[in-house]
Amino acid sequence: MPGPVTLSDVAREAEVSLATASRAINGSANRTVRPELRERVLAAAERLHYSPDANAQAMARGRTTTIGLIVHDIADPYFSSIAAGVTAAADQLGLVVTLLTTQHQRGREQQFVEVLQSQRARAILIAGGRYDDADGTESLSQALAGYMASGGAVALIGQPLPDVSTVAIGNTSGAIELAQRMHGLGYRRFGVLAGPEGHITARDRRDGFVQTLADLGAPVAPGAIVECAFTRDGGYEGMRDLLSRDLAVDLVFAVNDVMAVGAMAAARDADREVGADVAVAGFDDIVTLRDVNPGLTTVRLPLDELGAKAIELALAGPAAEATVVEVDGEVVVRASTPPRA
Amino acid sequence: MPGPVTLSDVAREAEVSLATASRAINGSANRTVRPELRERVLAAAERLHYSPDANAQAMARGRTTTIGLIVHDIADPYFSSIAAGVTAAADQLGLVVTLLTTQHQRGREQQFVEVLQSQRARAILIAGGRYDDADGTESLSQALAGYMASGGAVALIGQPLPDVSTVAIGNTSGAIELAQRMHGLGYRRFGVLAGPEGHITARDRRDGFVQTLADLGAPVAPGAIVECAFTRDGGYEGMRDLLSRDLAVDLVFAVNDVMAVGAMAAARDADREVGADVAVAGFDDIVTLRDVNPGLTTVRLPLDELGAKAIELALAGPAAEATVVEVDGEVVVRASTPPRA
DNA sequence: TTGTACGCGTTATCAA
DNA sequence: TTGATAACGCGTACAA
Repeated sequence: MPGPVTLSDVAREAEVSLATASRAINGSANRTVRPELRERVLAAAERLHYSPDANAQAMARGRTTTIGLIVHDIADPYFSSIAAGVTAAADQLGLVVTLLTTQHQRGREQQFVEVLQSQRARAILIAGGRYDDADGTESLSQALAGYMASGGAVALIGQPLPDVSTVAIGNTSGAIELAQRMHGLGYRRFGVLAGPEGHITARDRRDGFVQTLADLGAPVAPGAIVECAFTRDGGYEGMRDLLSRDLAVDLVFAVNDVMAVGAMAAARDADREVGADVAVAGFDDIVTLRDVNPGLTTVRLPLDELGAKAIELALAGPAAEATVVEVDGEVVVRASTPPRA
Repeated sequence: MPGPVTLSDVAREAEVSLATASRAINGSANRTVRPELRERVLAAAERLHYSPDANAQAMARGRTTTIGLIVHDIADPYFSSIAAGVTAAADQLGLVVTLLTTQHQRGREQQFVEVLQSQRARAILIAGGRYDDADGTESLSQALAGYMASGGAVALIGQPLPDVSTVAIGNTSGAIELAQRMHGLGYRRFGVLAGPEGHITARDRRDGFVQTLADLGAPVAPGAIVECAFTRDGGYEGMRDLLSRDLAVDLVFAVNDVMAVGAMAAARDADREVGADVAVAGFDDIVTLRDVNPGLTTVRLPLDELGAKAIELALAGPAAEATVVEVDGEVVVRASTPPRA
């Protein structure tokens, strides 16, 4: 091992003091280093292949250049789209993203907050629906409070939490608009693949949809609301279950796109043609799924923008406390929900 | 600001020395701390909400707990699947992943290697096809060499590089097998959406496919190989272009699934039914795309396993030098390529 | 403008 | 088993 070359080595090589070397290389507040010396230092650093130790810098400066991102599953296109926005925005700010995935295990968010606090991350971003779980929510809240008390910034993406800045997603409003549009297309007998019990995002979407239809005089039959996992397989099984109930539904709303695609597969496997025999709508407008056939009607969310917004919100400064910005979706009608004769 | 609480604070609170506090909390090599004191320290830490400073630990210990992952675009399901595997494996090892995305800008990999070297990351994982660009490859190689010389571990996922451990993907073998299977199904007039010029992965897949067909006596017409971007839109435009040439191709091979889906969309827009009028095959078997209709014939790659394999390879120790493991795909035939009468 | 010296929070070495 | 104390690599008052 050639051993790591330190700033002292560079200083010695350039025949200047450690302080001068430091100033020349990072251009500190006092940007006063004679060009000549500056050149000499930079040349020496280059010659020695000097690589500043970010950990030492962090310690000396008292702050890191890291921002933490916590998601459930990075393979889920919903989260990976958000992550893309986050990394892009972070990159532009000269920040680096550490990615933590809970893999849907409860309690991991809290644990990861502690990890990131140890890392002294500048900010923590948490994306992804939480469950209606008083204990879990409380301990997460406390962990975040501790982190914020120690000077950390936080922004949530999706579900809000008291006293924490949030880029909130208009789940309810999107579901309402979707219900109105589908009703307007002539559908009357609705089914809902509602996601798991207690999942807040799923519940908001389902409730907005169901309530609106009730108001419009086309209430969803109780038996036509089926709980299922928030995943492709959940959608598949939920749809199979729903179809087996023989309720003659003409449109099925899956509370996210991935579930909707699973539902479409289940419909095909049951020899029902999506669009003609049964319409299907989703939520999110996942880019990768825009080419499914028939095209999936859904509520478009600007997922890639959420990341940038969240970073902005978090880094807005401790002055701005607990801002909540709501981002609303937009209904996109495609071939999976043709106008009903 | 309540100010950060340090280990010294904990030591004082517990009325022990700094050293003892350190040992009690992290259980150092000399695991010798009287249980009684140990308890006292842990209690004090809890009481004060002590959070160890990972940067300080890194500096003192001389190593971090970070592993770096460089990809082109985390929103691309190919990369997000790999990333999921990496984070899962890292998590199990108590490591944390910092994610860097090049956004397809050349030269960024090299820059990110330097960033991660500054971070003193334990290991660097680079996924994603490189271009046949001597300069870029050389500077990346050098950056990696420097990092490795300073004690860092590296593993590539996909394209190999001299003197670097790699989880290589069997692009050629997969393409060969695919060509054989498609020929076996009765197809004879092939088209290829070949990806961009100079893209090594794309080239390997194309060459394996084209060469095999030539050997089988069903050579691909030169005009039926169209270059295009390695993306959904690339596949769409390439397919549109190809169909406009009126070559009566009966099967189109897109060098990845995302492109294949774009190609399917283009076929539909041109009123060609995928499967009946023109068959389509892809590569990767992206999970999110398994439900496209008709089902896409492709070469399945165990993307989520690659991450774990790469970490394992990288951390295998400096002893094992530049190991290359090849992971092969498996042809999965679906409805997009029905047997040809 | 440059250099000296101290502090950042931990770990590890060496005595006690 | 425990406690001083010297690193770790860097930034930055403060002094020159």
